[in-house]
Parts: sequence; structure tokens; C-alpha cells
Amino acid sequence: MTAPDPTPPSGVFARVVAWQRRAGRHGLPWQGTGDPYRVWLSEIMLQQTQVATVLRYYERFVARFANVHALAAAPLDEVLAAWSGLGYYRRARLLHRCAQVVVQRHGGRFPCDFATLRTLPGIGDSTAAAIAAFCAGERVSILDGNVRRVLMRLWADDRDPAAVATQRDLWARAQGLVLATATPADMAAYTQGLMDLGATVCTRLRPHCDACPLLDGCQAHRAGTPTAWPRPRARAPRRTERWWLLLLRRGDGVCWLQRRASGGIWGGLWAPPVLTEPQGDQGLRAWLQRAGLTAIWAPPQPHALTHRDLALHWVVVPWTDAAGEALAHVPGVLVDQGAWWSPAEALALGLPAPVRVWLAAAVSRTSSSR
DNA sequence: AACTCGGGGTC
DNA sequence: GACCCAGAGTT
Repeated sequence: MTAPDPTPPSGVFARVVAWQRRAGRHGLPWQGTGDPYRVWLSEIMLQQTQVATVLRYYERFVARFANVHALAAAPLDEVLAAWSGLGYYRRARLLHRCAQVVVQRHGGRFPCDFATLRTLPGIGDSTAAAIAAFCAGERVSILDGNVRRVLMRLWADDRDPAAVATQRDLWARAQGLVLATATPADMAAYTQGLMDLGATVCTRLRPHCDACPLLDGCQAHRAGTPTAWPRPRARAPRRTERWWLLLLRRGDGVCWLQRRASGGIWGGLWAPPVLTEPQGDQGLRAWLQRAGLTAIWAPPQPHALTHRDLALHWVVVPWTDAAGEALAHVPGVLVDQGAWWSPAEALALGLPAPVRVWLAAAVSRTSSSR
């Protein structure tokens, strides 16, 4: 697959800037602050996450962690709790680590230049460019999913959007648009304009080409089928897994939760012990029988991730310390990684979304039954 | 270069 | 269901 004609339409920078000022988004809570801490936080939250979702988290997070010092000084658990439900939890751990690096190595002053930003944990090329453009007017281009779509339509680019070679070339083109005529004073409006264009006009399924400032010169529009670009990227087939969530619950409603390892799904979050086949099924039944315990088996609850389909089987085991069964003998339990929590207290932890839903339901069950 | 990581919006 | 979203880090 050969690269398309690299000649850009003329005046892209100026047209995007003018369009953004007239028709772009202006009311988002992280806009116009000029505060690199807030811009950085929003950019990390927005990685692979839609604006509508981030809006539910951003204000609460800023209220709890008002600046980089507060974030760096906070326990990781509190950061994960504030992130709980947003997904891609590695972002939260890297966010916390980045805050500590900024405090220790940069005296708490958040850097605003691309080169320095790029060295920080969790900040890649696109996020570094966004912060540098928004906060310092640096002439560097973002390249997120929105921009990739806009550019590939502009040039009717048939290449695989996920291929490294395509990304590298698109970045060079994006950078070319900026280096040609960009002025630092307009970099923020331009960067915001690219994002707004992709999010509100050059949308994936039903683009509003009549409202697009780049209409003339767009080869996808000229071809009459703009949604043909970018072509869908190849994805690995989704796998299905069954997980058993073993919930030990004492008479007073207090439950055993333990911290998961930092890698993998739900890394670093608190959850009941998770068992997979075959330990979750036959192994669990054998243990229950041996220990003389009876459990409540809930029907499997589907939980979809991007790359995996989970079937979550909740297994609730009434637990009494007097029963003689040692906690250390329970399948999946890591004694030194966990603790007993009342559902209400547990809701303040970093929890996976399905676990949060279950515990919230437990809280409302107890309060409504009184 | 391929793989891994969440949860939800939207069709 | 399928596909994607203001991507980055690891292997």
C-alpha cells in the first residue's frame, strides 16, 4: 500500500484556527486554565476515553487533588479510588508516579515543553504535544484517533491506520501542517480545533461535511464516501473467559477483599479472590464440600472488555471465624494482600466496576432492609 | 510489530 | 454485537 500524495491542502492551519474560535468547543472544564497540571490530568483521563465519560470524573478528581503536590503526596489507594470505573488503571498508577517525578525532579513545577514532557511516565508523543501546545504554544502536533481520522480522510489514505509506518508518516504530515505557518499564539486554538473537528464534524459514522472548514481539498469528500476512510483496522479475535469471584461474607456483612497484582486486568485494584478454570469450578466445589461450607452461586454476569469477554460468576460464601476453616486455606486468598471491609467502607477503595456495582447493591440492601 | 490494558457511547 | 474513544508501555 503506497502513501497518498503528501501535498496538503492550503491554509489548513488558519482554517482550523478560525473554525475553532467560531464553532469549536469552549466550555470544557480543563480549557482556558493555562494550568499544565489540569491540562495534563485531562489528557491522561481522555486517553482512549470519551469526553462524556471524563466529565463525570474530572471535577471530582481536581477537587480531591488540587495540584501536583497534593497528588504526589496522596496514597496510591486514594488515586485509584478516584479513578475507579474509568478503566485502563495503569494510567492512574503512572499519573501518580508522574506527579512524584514532577515534585522531586522539577520542584513541583509542571514542565510545558515537549522534550521534557516526553520523559515523564504515562506521557507519550500525543499527550506531550497536547500539553506543550496548550500551555506553551509549542509548534508540535497531536495525533490521536480524531486527528488520525481527519488526516486520513483529507488524503483518502488507504493504509492500515494501526500500522507503525502509517502512524509515523501521518505524524510527519501533521507536523508539516504545523511547521508551515503556525504561530505560537494560535497553537492552542489549532490543537483544540483538530480535536473538535474529529469529535463533532468529521465523525466516524455520519460526518457533517457541510460544516467542515476543510471541505475543499478533502479527497474523501470528493470521492463521495468519506466514511470509507480510515479503513477498519485488523483486530485480534476476542477471547472469552470465565472468572469466579469468591466473596467471603461474615454475618455482619463484612467482606474479604485483596489487592490485585499491579500487572494485568484490574492491576492494583481491590477485589475478591479471582479464580479461573478449573480451580474456579470443580476446585471451588471440592473445597466447599471439604470445609463443610455452602455457597450461593449467582448466574454468570457478562462483562465486556475491548479484547476479552468475561463471564463473572459470583460465589458468596457465608464466613464464620469459628467454623475452623483457616483463611489461608481458601482458594485464591492471599492473606497478606487483603483485609476485611464493610461494603460501605470498601466503596472508598479502587475497585473494578463490576465489584463496585456489587458492593453498592449490598449497601443499599442493608439500608433498605432496616 | 504485536499485544495488553476498561468501561462506556453509539449505532 | 461491533467498533471506537484527546494512547502508552511492554514484549
